[in-house]
Amino acid sequence: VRKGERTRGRIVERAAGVFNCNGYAGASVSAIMAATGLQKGGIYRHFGSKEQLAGEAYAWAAARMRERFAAALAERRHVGDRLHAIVDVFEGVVTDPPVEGGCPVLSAAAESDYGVSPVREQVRETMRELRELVRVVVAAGVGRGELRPETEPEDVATVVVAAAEGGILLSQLYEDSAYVRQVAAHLHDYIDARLVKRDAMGGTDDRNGNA
Amino acid sequence: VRKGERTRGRIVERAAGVFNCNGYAGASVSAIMAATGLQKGGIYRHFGSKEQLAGEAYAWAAARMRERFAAALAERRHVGDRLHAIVDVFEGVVTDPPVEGGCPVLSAAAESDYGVSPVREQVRETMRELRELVRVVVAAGVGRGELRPETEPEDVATVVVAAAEGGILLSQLYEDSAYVRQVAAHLHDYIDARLVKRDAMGGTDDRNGNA
Amino acid sequence: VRKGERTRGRIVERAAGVFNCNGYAGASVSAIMAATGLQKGGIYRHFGSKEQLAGEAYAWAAARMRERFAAALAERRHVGDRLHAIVDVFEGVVTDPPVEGGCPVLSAAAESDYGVSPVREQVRETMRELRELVRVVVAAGVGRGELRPETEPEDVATVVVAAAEGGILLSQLYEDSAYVRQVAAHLHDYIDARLVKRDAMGGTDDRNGNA
Amino acid sequence: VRKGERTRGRIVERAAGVFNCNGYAGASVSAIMAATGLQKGGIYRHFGSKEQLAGEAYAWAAARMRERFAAALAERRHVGDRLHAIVDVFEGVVTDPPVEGGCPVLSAAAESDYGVSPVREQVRETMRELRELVRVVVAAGVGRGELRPETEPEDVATVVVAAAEGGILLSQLYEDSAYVRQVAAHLHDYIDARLVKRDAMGGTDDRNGNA
DNA sequence: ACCGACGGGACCGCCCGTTGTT
DNA sequence: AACAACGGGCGGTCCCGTCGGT
Repeated sequence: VRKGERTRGRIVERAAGVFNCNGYAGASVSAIMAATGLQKGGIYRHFGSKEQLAGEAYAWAAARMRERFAAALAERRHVGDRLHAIVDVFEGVVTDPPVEGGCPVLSAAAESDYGVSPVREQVRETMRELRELVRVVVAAGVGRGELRPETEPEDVATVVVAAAEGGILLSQLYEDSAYVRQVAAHLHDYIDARLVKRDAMGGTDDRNGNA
Repeated sequence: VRKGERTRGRIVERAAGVFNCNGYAGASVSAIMAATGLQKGGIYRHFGSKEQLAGEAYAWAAARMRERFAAALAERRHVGDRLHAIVDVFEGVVTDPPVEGGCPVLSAAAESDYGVSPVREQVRETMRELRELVRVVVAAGVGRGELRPETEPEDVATVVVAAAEGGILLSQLYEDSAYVRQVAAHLHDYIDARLVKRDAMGGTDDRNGNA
Repeated sequence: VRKGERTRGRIVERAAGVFNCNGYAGASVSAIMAATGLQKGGIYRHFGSKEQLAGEAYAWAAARMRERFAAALAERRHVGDRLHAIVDVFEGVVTDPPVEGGCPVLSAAAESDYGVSPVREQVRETMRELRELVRVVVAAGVGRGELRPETEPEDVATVVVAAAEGGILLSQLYEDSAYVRQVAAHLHDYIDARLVKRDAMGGTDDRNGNA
Repeated sequence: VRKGERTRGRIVERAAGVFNCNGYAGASVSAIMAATGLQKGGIYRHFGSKEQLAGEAYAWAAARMRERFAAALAERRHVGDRLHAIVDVFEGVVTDPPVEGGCPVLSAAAESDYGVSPVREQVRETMRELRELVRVVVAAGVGRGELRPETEPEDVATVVVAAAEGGILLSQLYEDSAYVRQVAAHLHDYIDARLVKRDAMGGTDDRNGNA
């Protein structure tokens, strides 16, 4: 069963873009047929319903987001670098979207706000992960003395995620990355203000660690 | 021409809630029929299409938002008070939504992100007004010396609106107002940090001006 | 009740054009509202149903046709002149329609062919009158010795009416009066061939009786 | 791809009757559902719209007409025989309709007269073919000396087609084939009058060529 | 005498999902 | 494993007709 698995993966991938671009209610199976080049039968062989496909498509999109954060944190050790890297990932979502249609978490979360959404629980979990990601980094930073002791990890997590998603929302609405960049600049300052300056003289601005 | 106008107004009002709760694509005319207690004929006599109704419903919801900001700014003179009041309005949207389903700007903006939305231009205009509201207040504050001269009105406007909407998004997603409160607290600090302290000793924390 | 009667007449008149241009099924009450400048209530005050209005509108149109034939026959005494005049009326329907949309008999008859039409019986009656008109003239002509004795009034009536309506059909289909003119020319010959030549030398081509 | 084609053909065939009997505006998709035994989904899978189906249905009906003329002309060589055969086909349309509801050209042409019809261009083309059929036969007859040299093919074509369709109109209106028969008789005479009598004595009345 | 509001229903088109057919 | 045919049903739109108001 190898060809089937590849087809299934392709469906999930393409459907993720369709759902992300049109919303669950606005995405028709016909549109997914067109995006995949398959017919109804070819899709419903792999998924029992539109709802199930939406769930897997969202999961795929969320995984793409996770990969970006994982890659960004992979070689960063200092808390400041790691936090700045996280903000950079959010900023990058606008100019180089992991899924067609922009940030899948934002799209799905907004549609989940009103009424019931088949992926609501998944979105909550993803958003929880996002906040947890920041919270853990901040908590570790406080523990290691890299961040000021009064810094509240929960607060920082909420502020970073909320502001970043808000910035993405503005940029996607106007198709102009300037907004998310303004927000990112603010968040970078916000982070720096909470860093414990170890060496006031030998400090570096190179947050990307490039020599 | 009185009864008709009242019915029409009721349709707009109820439809605003339905659209805000389900999105444009997810809101069926049947649902609006149920919400208004009217039949198809009674609705389509006043509106030529679902799209037109959606436009008027969004405009109504946006007006509710504008009213809140207008009321909040009505009796505030100091720039600091005014900015804090704006943040308070955003926070209040979660606990006491102006329209059923939460912040209409957020809902409509998110649905406008992906694909085309019949209210996209309207949402862009509303969001522009929101940013402009903050920007003008900040610019006036800088001009009157109440805010630090290096403060950039454009940046502040973007940060405040983005963070606030992001906080609302989180709170609506989890049905927990704690998130927007955390964000609001951050924004209050953010604002205070840019205020020029006139009287370091006689300062007061009472942002509402209540004695 | 004078103003009401005038309004009623105007509705009938305008509706006749709408029905004639769109057929009974294709003519909506909305279209008649637009054509008359009245609202639903203003129309249904005078007519109980669309069907009744259609009936009166067709009757009005048929009366316009009758008027044309009456006027054409008014001052013609010779059978030949009268028959040629009848053909001329048919020909004139194309270039100067008595009702907007062309010959009402043709339109209504064609729609009456298939299925049931609310004006079917009326159309049959009108068509009967048309044939009767020709038949009576021909019969009189035979009786007075102006037409050859072997001429069958029934046959002539059918041929004249059928050919004329067929010609109108072609002309209306192509929006080109040439077709009905070709048919009319044939019918003129057809008539002349049945005339008893009284005075082979003193004959005149002036079928219109103009000096 | 066999079952689908057969179903599609059945839809076209049945729909042709429904359209011919009720007109385009009067034929509902529900009626076609009933006539075919299919549901909406089964019909709209093969045709994108009612208009497209109407186009194909009319084309099918027009093809049935063409077949009749082709069959009638197949074994006729003499111009007189061919012209008489054409008239016979028109006459036969009434007693044995090629499509339920009578002559499809007449029905469609009449509905095309008023307003716009989705099949207007097709009807014009069919009517053009009908006239062309007669015109070509007549022109050949003149060329071969079987018809009088002064015979105008264009005029004959118009007269034959117009009179025939007019006769069919009358017969369909009254559900009485007598009218088209009277017209046909006239057309036979009309044709004979233009034939060049080769052998005044050995002439035959057998227009069907049957010995 | 006429307008305007509204009801209920039918329209066409498209939806999602299932089932036979390769 | 994928396609193509088809079933029901809901989508938005527009229909005709009634009735209260003025």
